[in-house]
Amino acid sequence: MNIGQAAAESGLATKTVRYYEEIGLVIPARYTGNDYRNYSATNVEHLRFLQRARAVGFSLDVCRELLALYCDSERRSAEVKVLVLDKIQQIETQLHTLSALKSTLLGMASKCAGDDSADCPIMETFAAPMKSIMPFMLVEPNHE
Amino acid sequence: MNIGQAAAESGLATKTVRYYEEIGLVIPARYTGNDYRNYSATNVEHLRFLQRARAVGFSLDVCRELLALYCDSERRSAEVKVLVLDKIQQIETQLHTLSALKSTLLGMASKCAGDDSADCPIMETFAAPMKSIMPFMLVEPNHE
DNA sequence: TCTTGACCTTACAGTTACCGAAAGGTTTAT
DNA sequence: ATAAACCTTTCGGTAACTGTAAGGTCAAGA
Repeated sequence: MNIGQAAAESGLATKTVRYYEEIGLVIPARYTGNDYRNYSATNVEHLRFLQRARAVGFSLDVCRELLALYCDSERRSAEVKVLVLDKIQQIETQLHTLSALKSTLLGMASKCAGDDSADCPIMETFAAPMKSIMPFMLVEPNHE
Repeated sequence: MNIGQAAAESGLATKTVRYYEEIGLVIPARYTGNDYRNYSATNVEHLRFLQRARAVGFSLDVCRELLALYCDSERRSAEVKVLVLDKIQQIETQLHTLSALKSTLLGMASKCAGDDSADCPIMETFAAPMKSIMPFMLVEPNHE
């Protein structure tokens, strides 16, 4: 099967499928005669697996682990579960961070008239001296 | 003022301050005699402004707009407020996405024994055929 | 047979917001 | 004089791709 169809069947972009080969996740055979990639049913199954795992937010590094577990008939389901529980933890952290940011921003917006005047409490907040401790200083920025 | 002190006073890393010059956000004078950057009080004020704006999650592109508004005595506070409200919108979208992912992952984890057996409903979920519509297919991945 | 269009190929640059390391110049203090 | 603590530029790396360029291949229709 050509890359285009493999991509379509797995729900990935063609470029993404090539990228996954480049980083050693799913490596297809090649047709003899031309340079085209030839994806087997198993290859496509693995691509689909990766699409699902990415869709729930796992990094490619973790996806690599998950795929290895998927292929390992000797796996312990405990190993899989740990990865999922870790991810849930991460998401909870992000949820807290984002909630805090949202509160901060809502507080700012509520104080700003939002009219034609230049007066703006939001700008003042951003310019305020260090010594006044502001809520958002206690929160990590959303490095994602 | 040298870059190190400017960084310390604004709460940014030295590398970050150089980067902000590179992308045209805060451009210091130079000392005559050596190549050292010479940050004015206004420069440092702008750096601090950027640190605050980044800390609440604005992208550098938006920070650039915010800084321009900050420097513009003719600004309308409405323009500032729009940027803040937009950001709140984005955060809400992210919160919804992450909540949905969390639910999905919790659902998976609850079905997995997490023991020494290879049986794992999580793996089955990732491998399932397209036709079975799964909740996480309706949710955008967390591209952040 | 020729050609057109839809495929496929590689390779390189760009994205975001920086950080780390290398290799070297300057200043300050001892 | 020399060592520590600054400063400089430049390059490469990060995550997970996307876009573009320049070109090879294949199937179908005129």
